[in-house]
Amino acid sequence: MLKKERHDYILNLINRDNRIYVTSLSNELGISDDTLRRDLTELDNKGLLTKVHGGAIAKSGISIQFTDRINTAMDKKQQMASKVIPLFKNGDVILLDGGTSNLAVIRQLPKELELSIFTNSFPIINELFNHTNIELNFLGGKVFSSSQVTVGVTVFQALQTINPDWVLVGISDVHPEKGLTCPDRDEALIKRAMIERGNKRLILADSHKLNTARTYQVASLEEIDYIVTEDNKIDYIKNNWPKYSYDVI
Amino acid sequence: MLKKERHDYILNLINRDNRIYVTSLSNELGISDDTLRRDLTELDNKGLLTKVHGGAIAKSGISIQFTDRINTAMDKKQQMASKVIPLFKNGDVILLDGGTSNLAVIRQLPKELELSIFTNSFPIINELFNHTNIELNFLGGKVFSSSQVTVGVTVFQALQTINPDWVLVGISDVHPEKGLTCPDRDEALIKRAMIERGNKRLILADSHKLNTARTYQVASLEEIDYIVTEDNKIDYIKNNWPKYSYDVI
DNA sequence: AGATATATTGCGGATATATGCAATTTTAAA
DNA sequence: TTTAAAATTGCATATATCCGCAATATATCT
Repeated sequence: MLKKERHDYILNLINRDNRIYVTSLSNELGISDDTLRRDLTELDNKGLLTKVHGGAIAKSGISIQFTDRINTAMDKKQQMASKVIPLFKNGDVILLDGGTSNLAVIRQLPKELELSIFTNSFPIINELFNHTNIELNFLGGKVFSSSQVTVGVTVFQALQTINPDWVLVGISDVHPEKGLTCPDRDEALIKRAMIERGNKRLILADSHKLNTARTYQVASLEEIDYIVTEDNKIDYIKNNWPKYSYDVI
Repeated sequence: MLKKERHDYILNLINRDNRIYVTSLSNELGISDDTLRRDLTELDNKGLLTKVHGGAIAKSGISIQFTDRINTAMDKKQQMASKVIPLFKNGDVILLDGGTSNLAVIRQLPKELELSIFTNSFPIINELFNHTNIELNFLGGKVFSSSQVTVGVTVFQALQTINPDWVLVGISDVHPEKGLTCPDRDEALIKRAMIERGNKRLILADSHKLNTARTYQVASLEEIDYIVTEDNKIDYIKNNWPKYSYDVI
């Protein structure tokens, strides 16, 4: 049985029963407890279940659609996210906006990492409620329901009071000349304000939209320190946009 | 049964009945009293319930995410909520704090009612994401994970800028002399600040805790315009606390 | 193909956690 | 104040987890 098959099997069980026990399941599958525990640790880190003493239980709140898990886009986002995690050290202050890429990063944060996180995204807060080592701060403002974030002047003002070590901004449209753009004005303004506050600025780029541009500019490429992409697109960026000083990781 | 499952089960019961008894529940679960007591101690330390002699009771201000079951306690909260709804008119600005009572009000808001809502409660925002006629504003600040609200100076500042027509505050402990009290200092300060901002002040009182008091005072009864209770307690309040100027509805 | 990295797995021992029992202390209600 | 129920404490035991290591399997490269 392949590891991947096992993972699917485990997730199916979790989906059906809301829990699994290490000892009984390892027997059923004919593998050692250790292997199963390692599986559970992995799936926990991906945010697909919650590992507890004796087994694992379904994650509270969100019911995971089986199809979403196989979703390769999310797998790629998780790859991206895993490149970012090692950058963070205990005590770092991190500012994040909304978007699934940032959510993927949050889901992979080790439980023991001590961070201070500022965000205007409700899903991100939701994901962090039971990380005890993280000090959470929410940037209040007008609620933009469709994106599940806050926007507007209040967020702007709140941003002026913080100086994060890291800013993570998810951007779908990246273009060599036009830089980072997005289709909504309010969103662009907030993203820009965030980037201006950060010590190190990190862009999570959906690679399938490299070389595209939208109406509102968030920032130029010069203002960015790191651009994170999926593996296969790194060379592409390096070869074609060699004139800027950012690192591609 | 996993420990975590037990904890979830306990929290569900607390959410439904507002109390549990050690002896009967340990029997029901087939575990020793000791184990259950240890569970309760843990959950108390996490701030999810209040351990008392003989069992545990629900903590004020907590909105627990186990919304799956309809139950008697919630039925009563819904009764309370339905008394509040008729007060609101199109265009009203409403300020709400966290807690299951307020959540019950929010759930009953007619979709066509046009309101502007300010809150520091994540569950309330979550409930309102797809009410198109409501303008939503979130009061940012330090996230208090166990209650799923924001607290602290930032919330305080944000409150200073608004003048709501209505303030709805959930309070579990109401006492004729000591007024409205709650067990957490930050929470008390925020509730107080909210009450000070409102034009009309409305208290949703969990009636089973009438005549009790906690450490931190939120407000005196004179400062309140309406107290909402469950049916059977109205007469009690009217007869026993006749010297104040609030309406009991 | 063959050689070399990388990943996965199971095992043993050290450590940590969960649980029930018994003895003692505390609590609250008559 | 008295008394029975409830809570706490220390302890023993069973179970679960973690860690390093070696064996095996799988992937990658020349």
